[in-house]
Amino acid sequence: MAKRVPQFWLIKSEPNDYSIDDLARDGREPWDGVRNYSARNLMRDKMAVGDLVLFYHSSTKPVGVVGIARVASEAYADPTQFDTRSKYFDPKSTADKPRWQLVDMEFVEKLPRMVELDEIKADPAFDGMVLVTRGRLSVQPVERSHFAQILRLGGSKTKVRAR
DNA sequence: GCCAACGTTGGC
DNA sequence: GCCAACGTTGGC
Repeated sequence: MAKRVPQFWLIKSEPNDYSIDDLARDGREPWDGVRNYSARNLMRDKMAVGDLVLFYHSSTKPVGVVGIARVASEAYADPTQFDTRSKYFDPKSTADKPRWQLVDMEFVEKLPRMVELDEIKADPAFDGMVLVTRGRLSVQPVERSHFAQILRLGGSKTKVRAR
């Protein structure tokens, strides 16, 4: 089998809901509640264990990248879609044909310094980044160079694997 | 398969 | 709280 090139991602979370500190405490967390087909497809088809992920805080002040996570599992059915008491319950989803998939995320690092959206927008190094152009996706791909630049600005100690 | 209506996201 | 952008739904 051909060796896969590592890929890079960004996930959003409202810190009131689930923050980087929550992930630091939990260590590992099923990334449930994603109810957007393109986001699901990325998790199901494109992510692989070991891929690095930027952790972004949305709907807060200020917004921006606050940490690094790592994909820690293959995709599997999101259990919240079957839970009638969950706000993520989906009546159209069945055990045979689950509609929503997720992966587990594992804590890697909280950035020494948050990288704010303002900075990202202002820096030409980030031209073309999905976060800037089609910002609403809650799971999105990140180019290697953009990922590396975030790590630099955030003072990260995380090492990006060589190709 | 089009597209209008509607719902959600998320920055400001 | 506003509203623009965008995704989803459903009638035709």
